Amino acid sequence: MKKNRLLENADVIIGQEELSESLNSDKKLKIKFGVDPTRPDLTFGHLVVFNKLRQFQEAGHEAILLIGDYTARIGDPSGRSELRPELTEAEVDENASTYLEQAFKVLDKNKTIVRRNSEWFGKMSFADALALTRSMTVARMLERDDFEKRFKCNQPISMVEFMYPLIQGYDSIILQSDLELGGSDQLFNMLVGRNLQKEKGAIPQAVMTLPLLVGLDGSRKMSKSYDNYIAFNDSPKDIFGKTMSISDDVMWDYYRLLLLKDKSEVEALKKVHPMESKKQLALELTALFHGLEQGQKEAEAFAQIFSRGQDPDDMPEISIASLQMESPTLLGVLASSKLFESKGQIRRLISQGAIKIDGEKIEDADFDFSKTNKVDSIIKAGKKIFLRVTY
RNA sequence: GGUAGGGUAUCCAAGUGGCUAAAGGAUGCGGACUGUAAAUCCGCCCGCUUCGGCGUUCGUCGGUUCGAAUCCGACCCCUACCA
Repeated sequence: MKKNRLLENADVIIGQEELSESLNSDKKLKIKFGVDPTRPDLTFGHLVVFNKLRQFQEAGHEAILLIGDYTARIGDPSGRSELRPELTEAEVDENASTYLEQAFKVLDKNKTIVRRNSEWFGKMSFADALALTRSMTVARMLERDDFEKRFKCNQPISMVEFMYPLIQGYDSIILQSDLELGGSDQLFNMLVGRNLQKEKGAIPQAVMTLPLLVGLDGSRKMSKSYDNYIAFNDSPKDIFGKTMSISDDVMWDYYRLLLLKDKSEVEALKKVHPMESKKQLALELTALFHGLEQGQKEAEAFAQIFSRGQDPDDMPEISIASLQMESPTLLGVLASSKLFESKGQIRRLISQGAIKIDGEKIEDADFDFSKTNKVDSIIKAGKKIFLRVTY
């Protein structure tokens, strides 16, 4: 990995001069990236930072993946003031282990140092915690964008949220990190770490923020709470399909941040028909997690279903005989398939002309399968849902 | 502790006795147009239904009433401001 690419894609770099110097020396740097195992999935939003961590790793630096198992139960205040469900220790552990499994799809497992902040916070005394709070003032805390905004708007800010940056900063002290990576919304927290280190007489870490990836809706940041994300654990089909549904405008960010394409590569892609570029993107992203072969398979399946309007090779199947219904109606059969939320939803789809049986639009919920003389049929609901029916 | 405001569907938010399964946004879903893009237009968006209805919802419990998200009481929770 070339050194100049290590700083690529960064949003903000604090302490850049020292960082550049260190990078030019042969010094092995400790690069910290922390994630809170609050939910079971890592998203492509995380991938942006994981990629950066991997780049450093490949350049011979020491990647430290910090699992915020202790902090996960506090909840990062970044963003809105939403109540987070309190997680039990078991849930956090569970999430932590799936996180690692997912993270190693990107990072080199053998070269990654994994730490958990319960290691030190689990045995920290209250007095020590209080001592930590001494290093911070309310005024400085209120400099943080989202705190300031909430304060001005009379929105609640809880004390525990004030603790969060300190906790994260303390992690940096323990880990003796030289550089901390994070999303743009983490800038403040990471700067606190820098300050705490200074105060303790340690060399302050450099801070690098990476842009927040725009989600599938094309406007808000990719986040689990907006349900606009692609997850590390998504099926090849989902990674491909979700990627194809993003808007053209954000595609280049995906290329740059997720696939680490450089400017000239992106420029070249912009000259191609956007749909072709997007297919390429979807293919590469799918391949990243599931291998090239699987990616090509999805590309082909996609072309088959959406470009040529044909039926997919694989789809769920339901046998009418096994349902043992007196009169197997369209509604009844679809309801039995478990592919829909409720019968109401199915009725809606039917009345809105979204259901086709063997290519023929059916708008009668009572359509009776026993009155046809076919051996099997394919039901298509909307654009994406297919169901093979055997009699 | 005092004062004021508040808790409505996935989210934001109107509604202050019947016409309210509850305005309006947003998200989402379906259809048209396309490139499963964006933009735009149209429709849907608590559950069940023999499509006549039925059942459950407006912080919780109880009450008033023919009838309550709307009134009363108690309780729980949230927020700000002043101590």
